[in-house]
Amino acid sequence: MRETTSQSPEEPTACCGGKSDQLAFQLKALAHPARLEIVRQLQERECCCCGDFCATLDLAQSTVSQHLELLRKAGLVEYQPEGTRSRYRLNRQSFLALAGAIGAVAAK
Amino acid sequence: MRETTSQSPEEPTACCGGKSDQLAFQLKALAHPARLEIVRQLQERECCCCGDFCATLDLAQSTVSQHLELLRKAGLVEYQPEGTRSRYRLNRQSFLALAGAIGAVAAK
DNA sequence: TGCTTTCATCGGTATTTACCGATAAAAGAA
DNA sequence: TTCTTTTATCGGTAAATACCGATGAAAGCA
Repeated sequence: MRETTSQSPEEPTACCGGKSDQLAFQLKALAHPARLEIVRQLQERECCCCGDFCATLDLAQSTVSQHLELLRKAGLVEYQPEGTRSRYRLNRQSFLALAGAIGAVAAK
Repeated sequence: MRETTSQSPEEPTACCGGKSDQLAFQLKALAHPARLEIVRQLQERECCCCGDFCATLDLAQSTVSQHLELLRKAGLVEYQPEGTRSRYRLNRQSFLALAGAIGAVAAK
């Protein structure tokens, strides 16, 4: 267990353009109230471990861990094992890029 | 059939904050390759009807119509029945707002 | 008045997702 | 070493989503 931080969907779903799928994957990773809450918490605390989210979220620890894994796979959070716990923090660049992609749609 | 354009999730899923759910709902609406493709097409063509997307997407007409309904419910596209067809166009403001919300996460 | 086009909605199936409890793995403390 | 803490992973179930074909409703045309 405990592999290092990965990015991108590991199985590209083979549908439309890979770029489109990557974007869809990131959006999907963000498109859940619990995961949004995790992100919000990371905005304020900079660095949290799984237990911190469990204290907040009213979900089983295994469920929280799975939400974190998704965010991690999407490249939206970074992950660093530290002793017996795992530290998570935002990948702000990913959020910037994502915001850029969405904002570009609005551009005339 | 053919009600007028609506916004927001009609059943708020009763989970976390309503604002969070609204955001999650919009993100989810966008988080699908076919719906991203629809949006992309609307970027270039300004105004398309259902059949235009069907020609592009290699999905059944009923499926495309359902994707459009989702985008509409999320407030990401606007909809205007016109004779026997339905005209869809981007709601650019929604995209701006969405980009803002995501970009705000990155803000230190 | 039919006939055609365009689209939305319905009913159903298959896949995916969300969630849980139980368990395993690693690290640290006693 | 054994016990505890912390987290990831597994196996399973329930709910949501994606998709299709068939059907229905409007509007326009012949």
